[in-house]
Amino acid sequence: MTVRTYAGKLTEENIDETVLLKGWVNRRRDLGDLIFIDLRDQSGLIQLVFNPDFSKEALATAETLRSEFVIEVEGKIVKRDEGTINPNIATGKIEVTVTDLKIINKSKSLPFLIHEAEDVSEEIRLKYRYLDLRREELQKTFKIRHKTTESIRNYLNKNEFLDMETPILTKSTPEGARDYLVPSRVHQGEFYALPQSPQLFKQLLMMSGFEKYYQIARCFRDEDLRADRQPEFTQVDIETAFLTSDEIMALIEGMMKQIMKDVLDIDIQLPFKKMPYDEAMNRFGSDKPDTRFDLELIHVSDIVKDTEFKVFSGAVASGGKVALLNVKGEADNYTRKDIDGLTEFVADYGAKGLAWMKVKGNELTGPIVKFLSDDELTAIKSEANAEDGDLLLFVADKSKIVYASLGALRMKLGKDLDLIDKSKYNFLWIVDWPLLEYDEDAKRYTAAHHPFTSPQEADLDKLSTEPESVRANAYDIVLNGFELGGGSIRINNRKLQNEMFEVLGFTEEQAESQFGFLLEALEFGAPPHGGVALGLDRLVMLLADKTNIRDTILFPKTATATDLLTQAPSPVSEKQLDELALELQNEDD
RNA sequence: GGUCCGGUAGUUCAGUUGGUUAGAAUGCCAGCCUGUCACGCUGGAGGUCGCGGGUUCGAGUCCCGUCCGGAUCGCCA
Repeated sequence: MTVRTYAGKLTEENIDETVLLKGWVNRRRDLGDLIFIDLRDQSGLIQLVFNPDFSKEALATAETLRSEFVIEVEGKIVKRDEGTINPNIATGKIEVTVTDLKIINKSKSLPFLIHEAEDVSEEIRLKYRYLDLRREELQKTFKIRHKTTESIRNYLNKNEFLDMETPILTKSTPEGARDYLVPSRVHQGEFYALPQSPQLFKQLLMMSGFEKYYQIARCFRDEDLRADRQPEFTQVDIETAFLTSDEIMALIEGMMKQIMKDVLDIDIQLPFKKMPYDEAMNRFGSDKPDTRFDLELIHVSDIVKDTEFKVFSGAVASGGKVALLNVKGEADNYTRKDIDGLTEFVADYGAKGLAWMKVKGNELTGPIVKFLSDDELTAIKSEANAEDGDLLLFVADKSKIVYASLGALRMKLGKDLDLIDKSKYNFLWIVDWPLLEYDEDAKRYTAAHHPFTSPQEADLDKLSTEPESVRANAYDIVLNGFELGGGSIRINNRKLQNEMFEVLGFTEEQAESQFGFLLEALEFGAPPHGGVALGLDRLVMLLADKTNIRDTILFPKTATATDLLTQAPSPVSEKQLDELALELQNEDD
């Protein structure tokens, strides 16, 4: 009895061997009394040859084969004649002359062809995800995903981390993202929540004396989706006791270096650049800047704060700012209509307009030039380093809007003008984050990161007086404009944690009922601790060169959080609802 | 919750100003074919134009609503 071999592993060294292969019919080419089949298994493809000289029975059966039939063949590996070599497949120099063919299972006509699925709508592909996953491209992606987690586990295991599991049925907390809730049958009217992250549990593990924890953890957030956001996703969750933020960042850098080597065979340079949050916002208008290209923001608030042009001076006077992008050499390539398009684009980010100037020779031109003095124009030109042929695009608004709109416009122009060097992997730490931000709707401060993030020592005295200027011991890791993850040194004493809740507007009772278990744990010898969480799906997306997180998740959900394959979510029976003491509202309630 | 794009054979798409029987490619089915590798050739079947309503003599096409998919803003500690 011959043992099974794999298509993709066969080479010219196997010539004359008798082999047993199992797999799927990738394609059939029927020439009458000569049939070629490309057999596909997990390892790759190989061409099978059927003709009456090898076996009349096998040839007859081969005539009945169709796409995606599951077959088993026995035959001999032979060298292909010169001229019949197929350079497009790895095994193109050899083929299998089949003496025995068994059909293990048949297949109906497919909703789409596996090898043409790339062009098929995602809606159809997700409904038949198991067929889509047969594609080489997706097989490749999930092998990359495997290699990534393998590399991460190897690295962390080697560094004496323990792989630990935390609960999936947890306690709901109103801070942060919306929870997925799970009704309790035993405690009717009460709910578990699926974890948004294992945050509190990993902190408790530090208080349990496990100094190095990691978990490749599933997390759940009931928020609206995006191309890079799914309601359930996987994060590489890490927590350590006694390490400083610099030590944690160094640890993660080592891990990223290892991943890049193991998965892509790329050597990256350590350490990564560290950039303060304020610098990232001022230069790139983003807290996750893509530093593969320049086109940085240029600030002209000081120059125009007293100008006649009220759009500019007014923005500065009301606490906002004026900034611009100098789009080098593109003045003639952008018509009035093109700029109108860009204006519409920035409107999505709240910008009320997009002022522009073009440099013609030595002069600034455009409809707003007449409102600005010669000195102002000269100063702008010099500040922007504007030269003949440059296009200047201005936004004047509240700081938040200037950053958001110019940051987004920068990325759009970077893509449109092909400024991005795709071969680069620019890793970057964003540090010195604000601890808090003011929520206009809720009329209170909220944690910029999460409420367990520690303030920087130097800013501690400002926590109650100027909360907004307090910096956090937090760091985000950014790769090519994508936030891969972030972390912080946590608060490890109850007094400071209490203060934090106070600043966030929690009453003592609220803090106690929601986080009492943590506050108490902080009183029993909680070590200094901190960690990081990295988005695995997003990391794989970048490693596999995908633009969409769904491509890196086996069974992803649509933009409305449904699963087209299983049709989840779905209604449940009256009996199930009764057991949970739940009643559905009528639609008109 | 908002904005934008899309939905026509199994699939990918075309479909003129609203006008006869809605087309192409590919797939599928049948026949022929011994060196194909996107095999080729001949023939055939295949449509709730997402769904509902409206305008009209007449709607794939125009209008309203709705469902589904995608992008994005808000949201995502």
